[in-house]
Amino acid sequence: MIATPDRTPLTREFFDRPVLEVAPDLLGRVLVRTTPDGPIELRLTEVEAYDGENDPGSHAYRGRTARNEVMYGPPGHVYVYFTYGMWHCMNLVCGPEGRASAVLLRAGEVIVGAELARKRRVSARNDKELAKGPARLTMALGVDRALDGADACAAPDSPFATLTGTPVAPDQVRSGPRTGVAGDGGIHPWRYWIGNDPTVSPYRAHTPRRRRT
DNA sequence: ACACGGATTTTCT
DNA sequence: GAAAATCCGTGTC
Repeated sequence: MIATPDRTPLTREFFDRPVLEVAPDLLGRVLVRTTPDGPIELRLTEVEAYDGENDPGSHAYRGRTARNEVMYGPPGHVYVYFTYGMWHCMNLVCGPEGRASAVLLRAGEVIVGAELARKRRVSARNDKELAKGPARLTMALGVDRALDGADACAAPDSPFATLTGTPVAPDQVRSGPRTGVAGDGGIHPWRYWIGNDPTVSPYRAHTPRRRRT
């Protein structure tokens, strides 16, 4: 059973902390995506931290570019990028300011608006797969680059908001190497998920792809 | 349940 | 020109 989420939006101060502190604290929180057809709400079950210019896995590793601009901006905003020629992934920017750190939203449980999410996730075999993976998550929520830079500390009826929700108990938080990250080498255990949750995506190591002929 | 390869185009080197 | 914070269908165990 899902407890009724606390409807209070997360504050700028919540995100204005080191990303390794914010990331596990996001588990169990609720996202609200308001669309013309109605709201979709997602309870976060899996996230990953990316920590600025000193993190080889981060988009900010080689400094500021047009794409990662939002990562350098104020905390509490949404960073959306396009990848593999087909997919979008979304992050929440964290403090401290100028650090270019963010949390990738990897998976969650749809608790409101599953019928809307199913229309965008035709290949999902069941509702547990609606947002089981970072690109599936953005598909389920109808998020693309139009939301890049959007405020995540807004009211629940804005296009996108993060709600306080019910934070998961600390003893349910698991952590391990990030998924599919080149050069990470499994050194940073910066992937966080809720133990035994059926909506968490499977771990995959980074696999370099064969050169096109 | 798990492994493999193709898809597709933006972004940066 | 090469790689990319992935997904999906297909094949095997």
